[in-house]
Amino acid sequence: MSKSTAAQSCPHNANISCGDCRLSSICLPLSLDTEDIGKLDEIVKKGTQLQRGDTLYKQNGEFCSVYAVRAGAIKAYHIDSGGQEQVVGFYLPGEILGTDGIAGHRYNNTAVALDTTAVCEIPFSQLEQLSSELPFLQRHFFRIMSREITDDQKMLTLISKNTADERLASFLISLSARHAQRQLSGSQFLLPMSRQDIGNFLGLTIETVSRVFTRFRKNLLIDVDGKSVQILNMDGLKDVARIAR
Amino acid sequence: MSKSTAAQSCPHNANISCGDCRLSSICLPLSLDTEDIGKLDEIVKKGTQLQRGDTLYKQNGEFCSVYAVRAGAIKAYHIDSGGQEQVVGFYLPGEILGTDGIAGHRYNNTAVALDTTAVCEIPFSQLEQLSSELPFLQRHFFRIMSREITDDQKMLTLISKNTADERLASFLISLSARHAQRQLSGSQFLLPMSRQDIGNFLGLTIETVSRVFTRFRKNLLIDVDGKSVQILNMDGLKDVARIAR
DNA sequence: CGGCCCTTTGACGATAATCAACGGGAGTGG
DNA sequence: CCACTCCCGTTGATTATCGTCAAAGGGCCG
Repeated sequence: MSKSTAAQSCPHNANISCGDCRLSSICLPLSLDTEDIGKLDEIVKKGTQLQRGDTLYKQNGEFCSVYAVRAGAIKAYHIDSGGQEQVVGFYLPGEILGTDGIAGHRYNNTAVALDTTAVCEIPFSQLEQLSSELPFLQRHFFRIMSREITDDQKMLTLISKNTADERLASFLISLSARHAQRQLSGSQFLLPMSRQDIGNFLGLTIETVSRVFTRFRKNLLIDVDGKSVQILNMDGLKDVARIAR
Repeated sequence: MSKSTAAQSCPHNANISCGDCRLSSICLPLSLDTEDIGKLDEIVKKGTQLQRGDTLYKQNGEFCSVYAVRAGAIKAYHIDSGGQEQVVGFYLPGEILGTDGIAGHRYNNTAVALDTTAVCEIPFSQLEQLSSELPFLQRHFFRIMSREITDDQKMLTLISKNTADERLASFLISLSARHAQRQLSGSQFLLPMSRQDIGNFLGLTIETVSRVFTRFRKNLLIDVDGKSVQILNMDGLKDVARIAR
């Protein structure tokens, strides 16, 4: 894990925009008391920059902080007692990871950077204390965790009830929506993860992922070239995913 | 949903033991300030009794409370936009459900009783407020939600990486462990849910569930007769589930 | 007693896994 | 600069697990 010099200017040296690193990093509503904002910013530690492959935290490592992704992408995976690896999530800018560690005081997953990635560390003990003082923050954190629960449950449905085509279409639509939410193109983006990671996440083999990509390309739903994806027919893709247009 | 007369005596009329309905219902450590216990008990509403098939809350219904199961069993399921139903959890005495509703102010799942079931309602707004005053409670609730997250992630692994045999074996072991935790027999218990529910939960068809049960019976791992299960060879079952003995 | 629902069992088929081979790009070393 | 290797991704052939379709048994309730 390597520290970046750029991160030095964030969040307390306000000479660069640091949107995702501060309040918006945990998706808070914008209309807040400036004093409260100040309190929250105080506990958000200086950002950290990770290189591709760097580990943010390790499964069974002591749980200290949750993290907000500012830039790049993080993969979280769990290795069970049988040695099986399961990718449990990809985290993009604006998203929070690490909450799995609260229950057992140890991280339940390992988090690695898929790209050059910037994160902000939020020490949990301080977050807890501040949550007691700021009701909106407590509520907000409850929501973040609740959201993670419902997301995981959606994944459960996706994997247990849907075909390979439906899973991959849903995955692409989810990535597209998350890009669009950040004011980026929802129709053209890069996949930060490997086919292996996608397959693992979706409960498919790498070969199946590859075949489905090819099938989508032939059907003019998307254009794929390596990590680059362009969605050519979003309605068609939603039909495949069986999601209302 | 029917109110029980027995529940009237709980939790504030102390003439019956009501362990699971009070603090232990959310698995709190026992060594607490009596005043704090009092505060918490005040917000836990009178218990409710449900008959088999009664709905505790409905997907998309307004989120008001989380619930602690005192007796019986609850099934939670989600119906997605495509009409697909996914059982996302079974809740036994001592377990908390409803946290999925926090994020969107609406329940994300529907919860129905599988048996005659007693629950305690915990209004969330009051829980939030009290959590701000009682740090241990806030921490505890964070943990409950974190636990739900890691449990869901385990299910993800189970469904996406394991065979039908492994899934069902893991399921039986989990039920056994949860019974044992409540000082009940871990080797002999009743399944409160149908084969259909088990199959849906584990991402299998009812026929596959039935066949696997039969296979386990033939291999003398368990004895099944309808809803009644007896585990004859726990080590063997753990081997099948690929869980360390 | 009859009907209904849940469960079991059997036969068959389809989806995705497995096994295998190959192509291309990146990095390394001669 | 080129040859080599390694990793990642693609494609093909075959297999296996589980789903689908079908039928029948057993328990419960009216």
